[in-house]
Amino acid sequence: MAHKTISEEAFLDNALDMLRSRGYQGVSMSQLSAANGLEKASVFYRYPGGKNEVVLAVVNRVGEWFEANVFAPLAAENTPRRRVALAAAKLREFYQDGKRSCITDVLSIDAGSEEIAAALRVGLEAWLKAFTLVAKDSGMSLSVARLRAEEALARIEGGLVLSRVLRDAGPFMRAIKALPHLLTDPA
Amino acid sequence: MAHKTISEEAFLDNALDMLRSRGYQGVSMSQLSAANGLEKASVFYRYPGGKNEVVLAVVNRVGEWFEANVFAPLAAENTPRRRVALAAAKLREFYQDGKRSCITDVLSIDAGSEEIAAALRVGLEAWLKAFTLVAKDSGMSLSVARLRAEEALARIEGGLVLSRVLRDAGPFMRAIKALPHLLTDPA
DNA sequence: GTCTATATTAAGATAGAC
DNA sequence: GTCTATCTTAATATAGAC
Repeated sequence: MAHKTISEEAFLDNALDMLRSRGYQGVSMSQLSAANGLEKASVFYRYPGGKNEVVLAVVNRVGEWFEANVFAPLAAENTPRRRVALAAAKLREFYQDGKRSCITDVLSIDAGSEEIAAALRVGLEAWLKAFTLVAKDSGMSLSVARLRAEEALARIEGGLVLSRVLRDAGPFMRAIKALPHLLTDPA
Repeated sequence: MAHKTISEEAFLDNALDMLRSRGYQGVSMSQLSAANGLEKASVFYRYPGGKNEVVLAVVNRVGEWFEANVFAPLAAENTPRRRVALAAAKLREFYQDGKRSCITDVLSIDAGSEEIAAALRVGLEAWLKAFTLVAKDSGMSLSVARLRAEEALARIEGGLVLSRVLRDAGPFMRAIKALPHLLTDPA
């Protein structure tokens, strides 16, 4: 066939893979088009705003995935322990046991635009809020729950950095294992 | 004056500032030369290997700074508490209370070369080793000390990510405050 | 909606004058 | 050791055919 096409979902999934491993400046419109079997002009037709618009679409898609797969289970009707276990399993899936980077970490370096930086901030705040909720439901005060949420999230983000640099899944996996204690054991 | 010059130290300090805020791909040889009052050709004369060589020099300089200012105090003749307090103060200085990113985090995204990735790995392992030593000297077993070192380092790295994205010094500062407990309180 | 073709700018990199 | 000048490649981006 002369004309190729690819679903928006598949395009954004491929873009996410490229962005989280090479960063905003490390991915070009040429690479995005080539990796998806399109010409550059076709990508500009889909995303007239260029790379900035592609990245925003990727960030929004990731945000929706987290909302459905991580934040929703954390807020669902269930015991705090089970809610955390479900979220932990999804986090392991998204980060492939520590082999993939956090898109928020990666894109917050030279974010490209203030709009992207704002979207990353909103997403991280939603994550903190979801962690805080389950910690509060485990019997902690709001202030303690918020600190535990921050600690848990920092360990995940830091664990991903360590796992990437050391090429060792250990740090990320131990951060995931620490989640039940951090988020459901009061004091 | 027609010919300008700048010390290698000042050049690398400026390069570090640029790299940690924009990443490897976000900094060009043109920008490096302009920011230091030189022409591109002069930078290529100093670093014939191009950007890869500049970045390696930056990483080595940072490694030496950490050796002298963070790892050495952690291994010095002193109480574990004081050793940690000294290192913590230097970390706050290097990361400007969370306002600056970790060069290891930033450069490990699309590192540029395997040589750079290896240098980052060696530096992070030295950091883990220094944290492990002081934890062991506080009465922990080697395995517990190593886990505490990893936890402390992950919280710092994660705290830097959170502080950068949220534009709030809090997460990094709380990671620093947690160091004495994590590294010197056995079990 | 995708294609070919092209314009423009900036990147990495080198030659040779001073 | 730094400069000016230049080369080559790749980036963002757009026009117009199909």
